[in-house]
Amino acid sequence: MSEPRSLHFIEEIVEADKASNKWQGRVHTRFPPEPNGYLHVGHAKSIVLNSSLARRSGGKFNLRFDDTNPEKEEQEYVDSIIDDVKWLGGDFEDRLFYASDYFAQMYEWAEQLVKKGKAYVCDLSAEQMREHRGTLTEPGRNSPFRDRSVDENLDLLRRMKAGEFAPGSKTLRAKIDMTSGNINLRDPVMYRIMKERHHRQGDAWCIYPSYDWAHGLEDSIERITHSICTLEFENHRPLYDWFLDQLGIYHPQQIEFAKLQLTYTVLSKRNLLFLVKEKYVSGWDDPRMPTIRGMRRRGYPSEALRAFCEDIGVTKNDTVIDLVRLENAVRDHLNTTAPRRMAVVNPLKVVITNWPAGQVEQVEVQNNPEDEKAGMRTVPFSGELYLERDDFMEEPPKKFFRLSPGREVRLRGAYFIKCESVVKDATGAVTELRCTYDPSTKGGTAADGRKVKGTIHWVSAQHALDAEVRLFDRLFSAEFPGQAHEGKPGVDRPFLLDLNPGSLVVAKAKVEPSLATERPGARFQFERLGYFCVDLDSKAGALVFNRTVALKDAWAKEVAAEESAPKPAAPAKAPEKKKEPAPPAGPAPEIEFADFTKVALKAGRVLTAEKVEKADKLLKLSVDLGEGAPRTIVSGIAEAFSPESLVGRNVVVVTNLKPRALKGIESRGMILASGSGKSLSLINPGDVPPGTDVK
RNA sequence: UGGGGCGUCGUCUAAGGGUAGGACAUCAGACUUUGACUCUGAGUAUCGUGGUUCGAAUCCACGCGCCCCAGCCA
Repeated sequence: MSEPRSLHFIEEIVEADKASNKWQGRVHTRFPPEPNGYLHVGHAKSIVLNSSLARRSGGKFNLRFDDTNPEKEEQEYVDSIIDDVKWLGGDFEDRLFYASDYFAQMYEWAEQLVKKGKAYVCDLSAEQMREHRGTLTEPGRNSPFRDRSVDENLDLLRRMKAGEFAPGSKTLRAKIDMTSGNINLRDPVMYRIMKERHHRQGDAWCIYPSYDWAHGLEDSIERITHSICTLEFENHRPLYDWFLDQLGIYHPQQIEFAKLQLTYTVLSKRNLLFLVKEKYVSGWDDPRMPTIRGMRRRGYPSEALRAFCEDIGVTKNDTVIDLVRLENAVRDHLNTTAPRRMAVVNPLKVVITNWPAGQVEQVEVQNNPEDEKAGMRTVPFSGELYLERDDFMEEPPKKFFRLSPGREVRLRGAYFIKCESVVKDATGAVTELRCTYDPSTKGGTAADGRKVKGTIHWVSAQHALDAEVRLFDRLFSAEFPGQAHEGKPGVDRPFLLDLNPGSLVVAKAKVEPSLATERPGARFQFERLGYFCVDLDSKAGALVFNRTVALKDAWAKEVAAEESAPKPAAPAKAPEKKKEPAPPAGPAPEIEFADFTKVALKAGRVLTAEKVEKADKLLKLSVDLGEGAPRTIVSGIAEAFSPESLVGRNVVVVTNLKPRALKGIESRGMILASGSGKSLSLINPGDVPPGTDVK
C-alpha cells in the first residue's frame, strides 16, 4: 500500500485531546440520525467518520436516534437505519440509544433553567414570534412574556407538560439575547406543544424538545467526547455551548465538517422523497438511488463505500466529489474480489462451420486473474455460440481489433476463430456469422505462436441461460442536477429536467450456465462488460442481474472522441429501448393513420408546459420545431408527465396534421408516445436540434 | 448593509516560515488470454494587492469570491 495518509483536522483534534488528556484519554463519538427517511451516501460519510474515529483510538461509537419530532418519524425508518449502519460496519455494539428515552431528564433540566430565570414560557404565536425575531440585519424585540416570574413560568411549563394548552399556543424559550447577530441566540424555542403519538413514547408526552435544546443534552448524557456534525450547525454551536454551560453539566466538543456532495446526484431528503413518491424511481432501494439501500441493491460492497469515504477526506471546504471516485472505489474492490463469468448482453449468433456436429467441450477458465485462490471453472463450448454484437464490425476502422470478415480473434479460454462470412436478413442487418476455428489453438494459445490482438467473450448457444440484465447509469445527466434550470419560470423542481432518460436499460442477455443457482446479492464480473450482482427479483429460471458499474472502456472512449471531434452534431448514442411506432397518444382518435408514410415527423424541444384548465389529462405545450416561432400543442399526457418534467425535453412531433381546437386551445401538432395512462412514455428523437426530420 | 464559515492543479486533498506532494480525471506509452487490472511518463494549482521575513500557501493588513443562518425541522 501507499504512504499512510496524513491526519485530517478532526483526527488532529482527537490526537491533541488524547495528548492533553482532555477527556481522560477517552474517544466517544455518535451517529445521531432522525428516523424520518432512509440513509444515503452523505450519511455514510458521517458514519464512517464517526465510527472510524472511535475505532482507531480504541474508543466507542453510539447509534442514537434523534427522535424529538413525532410528526415525521416512523419505526420503518428506525429499522432500515439500524440495518444500514450495521451493513456499513458502524459498530455500535450494544449502544443503540433513543433521544426520546431522555425526555424526562431533559424536562428536569428545563425546570432548572426556568428556576435560574434562564427560560420562560412564551404565548406568542409562530407568526408573532417571527415578527419579533427581527431579520438578518435588524435586531429582534423582546417578547412581552419575557419577564414573567419564575413561579409563573414554572406553573405554565408544568401545565404545558400536563396537556392543558393547545398545540402552538405556548412555547418554552431560552432567555438569551434578542439582539444577537446570531439569530439562533434570539431566545430560541426549547419546547413546543405537539399532541402527536410518538413512535416509542406513545402519548406520554405532549411537549417535545427542539433540536438545539435536546442535542447537547443527548451528547452529554452519553458522555460523548467529540460531537461531530455538518457545517450548517456551526451557527448553532454557541447555543449548544450555552445550554450545557447554564446547566453546568458534562460538555462535549462540537466539531463541524463539510457534508458530502456528489456530481450527477441529488442528496436532499426532500428531493429523494419526491423521486420515490412521484415514481421517477421504483423505491428507496432503486439501484439508481444514492441511498445506502439503493447502493446495496445495486451491488456496491460496503468495503468499497467505506474506502471511498476514507479516500475523499474530511475538511470544512464546501466541495463536490466527482461521482467517478465512488465508481472507482467500487471497481477497485470488485476487481480483486468478484469472480469472472461470461455473459453476452447483445447477442449475435455464430456458427463454427468446422466444429464436429453435436460435440460439446468443457473449457477451463480462471475465475479471477487477480486472485489465484479463486481457482478455475469449466464452461461448455460448442459449434453454436453467442458473441457480443459490438465485438463484430463488418467494416472496421483501423484500430478495431475484434471480429470482422476475414479476421481472427481469440475466444477467451477456448479457441481462435476466423470470420468467413456474414449472414444478413432482408433489411441488410447482420443476423449470423459463419466462422471457422483452429483446433491447434485450444485454450487460447496458438501452437505456431501466432498472436491475435483481440480476445472476446462468448457463451455456448445450447447451454446459455436467458437472463434479464438491468443496465444502470447515473440518474442525472447533468453534473449539477437542476443548476442550469434554476429560476426558470414555471419550474418547481429543476433537477427533474436533468433526469437521465437512459439511466435504466433492460436487456435480454445470454449467460453461462454456472450462473443458474446464484443467490441474490452474489457479485460477479461479466468479462469485458462490468460488475453485476444478482437482483432480489432473480429466481431460478428467471435470472435478473444488476449492473453495479461498467468496466472502464478505453475503446468506447476512443469511438466517442472520434464521433464528437470531426462531425458537427453527433447524436448521443444513448442506448434506447426499441420502440414500436405506436399509435400516437393524445386527443386525436379520429385522425387517420392508415398511411404512416404521409406523416411528417420532426424532433422538437419543449419550451414550456402547463396544465389545461378543466382537463386533467391535457397539457398545453409550447414546442420549438426549428420554425422560428414555437408551436402550441395540446397533448393528453398529463397523467404520465408533470409539466416541469417536460420542459427542455426532446420529443417527436407529427407536424402536418390539421390544427384542431381542444378546450378552446388550437393545437398544431401531436406528440408521439407509446403506452397509455400513467405508463405512457414519450418517443425520444435523441439529442438532435429542433426541426430535424425523424424517420 | 448583521452573524458564522471557507478559498491550493479540471476535481478532491497534503504541506502549519524552508524543494507546492498525492489521488481521481486528462493525454502519451508499455504490458495484457478482459481495449479491464498493472506499470511508466507528461501537463496543469497556492483568490487578489500590499506588508513582515534571508525565505510566505503558511504570519499581518486591506480587498474579492463562494457557502450557511430570519422553522414551534434536524
